[in-house]
Order: sequence, then C-alpha cells, then structure tokens
Amino acid sequence: MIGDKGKDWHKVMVSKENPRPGGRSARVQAAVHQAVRDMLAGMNRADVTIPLIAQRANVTPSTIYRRWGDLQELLADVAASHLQPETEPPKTGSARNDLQAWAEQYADEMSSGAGRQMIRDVLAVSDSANAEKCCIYTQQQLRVIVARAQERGEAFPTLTELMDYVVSPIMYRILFDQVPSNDYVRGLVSRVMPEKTD
Amino acid sequence: MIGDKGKDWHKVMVSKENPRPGGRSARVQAAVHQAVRDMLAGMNRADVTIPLIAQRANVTPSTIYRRWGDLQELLADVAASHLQPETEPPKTGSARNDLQAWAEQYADEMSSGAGRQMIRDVLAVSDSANAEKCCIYTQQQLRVIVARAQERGEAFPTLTELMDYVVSPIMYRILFDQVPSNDYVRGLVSRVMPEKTD
DNA sequence: TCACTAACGCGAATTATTTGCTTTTATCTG
DNA sequence: CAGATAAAAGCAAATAATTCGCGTTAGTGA
Repeated sequence: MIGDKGKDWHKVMVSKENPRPGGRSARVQAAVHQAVRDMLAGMNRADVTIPLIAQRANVTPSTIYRRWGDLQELLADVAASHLQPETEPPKTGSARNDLQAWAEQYADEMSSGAGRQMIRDVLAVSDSANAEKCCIYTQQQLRVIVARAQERGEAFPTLTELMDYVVSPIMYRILFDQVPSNDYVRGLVSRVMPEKTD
Repeated sequence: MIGDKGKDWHKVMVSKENPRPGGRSARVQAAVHQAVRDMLAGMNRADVTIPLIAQRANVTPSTIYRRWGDLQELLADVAASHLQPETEPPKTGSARNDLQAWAEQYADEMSSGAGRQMIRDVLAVSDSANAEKCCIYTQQQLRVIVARAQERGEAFPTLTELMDYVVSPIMYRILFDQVPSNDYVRGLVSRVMPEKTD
C-alpha cells in the first residue's frame, strides 16, 4: 500500500530514546541546547547559570533541573552532541594521507578553546556515558579510514593501534599538557604507519 | 656565623606560594582538605556541599568561597594534592621491569573509582594548572626510571615516548573507554621496549 | 474525539552564594 | 619584644540558586 499512513514508524525509530520525544519535549530540548550554545559563545563561562539559560530558552528553570539535574550535566549533554562529527573523513590520495589529514583536523578542533572546554564538560560528569560516546564517534571516523585502506589493499594499522598511538597521545596533551603541534601529530602518524619514505 | 638567627629564610623558601602561609591559614587549609577527603570517602558525591564541608572543618562557608571560589575548584585542589606520588618507583631487577611494575600500578590507581574521580575533578576546572601538575608528577616518576636505565647502560625509550605510548593510552582508556587490564598495560610496555624476549 | 499521563509552568520553601563589615592573627619594623 | 600593618577569617544580612508540591498543557494511544 502506497499511502500507508504509517501510524507508528516513529515509535519504533526512537524506541531507545526518551519515552516521549514528540513535539513539545523536543522543542524544549532544542531551545535549551541552543540557549546554552549561544551563551557559551558570548559570555564568561562562570556567568552561565541555569536560571539565565531558562530565561533565554523561554522555559522555566525547574524544567531544566528536572530534565538535566544540574548545570554540569546539561553542559555535558550539549558538549557531547556537538562532538559528534557530521561528515566522513575527507578522501585524499591514500589511506595514509586520509589518516594524517584527519588526525591534524581532529587535533586542531579538540585543541581549540571551545573544543577543550567541550571535552572537559563531557568528562566532568561522573556518569561516563557521554565520554564513551565521544570515543565511539572517533572510532567510527577511524573505521572509515581503515576500511578504505582495506579496500585498496594498503597495509594499515588496526583501529586499536590508531586509538592507542595517535588519538590517545593527542588527547593526553590537550588535557594535561600543552596543545599538540601539527608536527607532533605528523610524527605520531609516521610512527604507526608501516615504513614509508617519510 | 653559626647561630645566624636567619630572619627571613622562610620568606625566600615560600616566595612563590601563598603570601601568608603561616599558622592559621595553613590550619584552615588542612582542615578543609581533610573534611573534603572524609566526606568524599563516606557519602554520595552529589551530597557534598560547601556549607557541609565548612561545618565539618569548623570553618565558615564564606572562608571557603573566598579562598577557593567554588566546589569544583576546591575538589580539583584536593584531588591534585593527592595525585602527587609520595614515593619513587620501586626498584626491581631491570629498568624494563621497573617500567612495567610502575605502569601497572599507575593504571590500577588511576582506574579505581577514587582515582578516576580525582582525575575528573582535576580536569573539570578550566584553569589547567592542576592538570599540568599531574602530568609533571608522572614525568618525574618516569624520569627516575629512565635515569636508572641510563646508569646501567640499558637501552630505553625516551620520556616522550613513554608519555605518548604508555601513559597516554592508559589515561585515554580510563577517561573515555573501559579501564585498561593488566594485560593491556603489559602490551603497551612491550611495544615501547626494544626487541626483547618479552 | 476522549482518556491518560509525561513533561511543563508556577510559586513558595529551602539552601547555597555573595557581600559589607568586624575581628583575629601572621608578619614586618623599629 | 613591643606595636603597626594588613591578610585572612568570622559573622550576618542580602541575594541568588535549587527543590518541591501541585495545577495545567499537550503528546500519545484507543
């Protein structure tokens, strides 16, 4: 039947999400997220409070408290949803170049003031669900590059090796040390690639 | 002159510390830190508030607000001061074993509930001074091991390699992924050591 | 269309935070 | 070893954030 009038496709689609994702609830979530992003961009972090966010989102503070609990959790939620990459790693000539380009961009994004802060926000919450999400996003990106290499028959590190020897050092430096330079990132890539002229 | 009665040696010693570290100020700091540790150990994290800490430390809340600003900064301060190792890495037979033993213990400590939480506390604050402290502590430990290897003339990775390929992957997993197993840590150590029977 | 209820809004009660002022006491000077 | 000085602590009132009970709105399923 063509005009099936599907009566419950969305019920299935979102079955694992919030029990009542329709209309208003979704609007509130969007408005609150947007308000947080705007305020984070335009003012001192310490001045961002839940009452202010609520005002800007045209929502009652108690709504935010009931849905998110406290500011930290809200910030972590917003940060995690922005750490999700929206595009695949760009294709270059080779898998190796794909990796290098991806790693440099990853390091750049995460090193920026906004990126660093988002990571901190995600990690600040004791429930590590958001942190794991970030890890999974990264792995998804890398899996694409690994798959391309396989298709072409190029020798390539495993996903685990990439996480351990490229992603981890970048993230450690961003969090604990000074931000990684492009040269540093290129060095990490060289280290995990099978011998090559470089 | 022997009984020099040095009148300002301590002024020099602590010149980079708080401007007034003597007596009362130090007592307050100790009492507050102790109160935080006790409460963190014995109750739900979400129930730890500054007024409660103040009560337990026999101090006025405003004292804490004035010195530390907010709960996050206080927790970060307490966590950082406990992340400082108090002993040198234990000596085993070889530098390689020193490294392996140290890495396993490091991973264990940091993976524990308390350890993870301390790291999160340290990272949660935007001023990254505490985070850098942690990094420096780790490097100090590793430098001892590297120096021992040099003394004995053993081939050994550089400090940078150890940070990038042993410490970073451990920390990444603790923060974003599942906690590293002992086998995993041993694998990391094998990877950075010059070819060996393993 | 109607019943049902999750999620929101409202406002009062509670709790945390800020702030101006006073008091204590570490540190410096003579 | 007295003062003198001022940093840090205490106190309490004012402000702001958070919680909570209860009534209302509006997705959802029949």
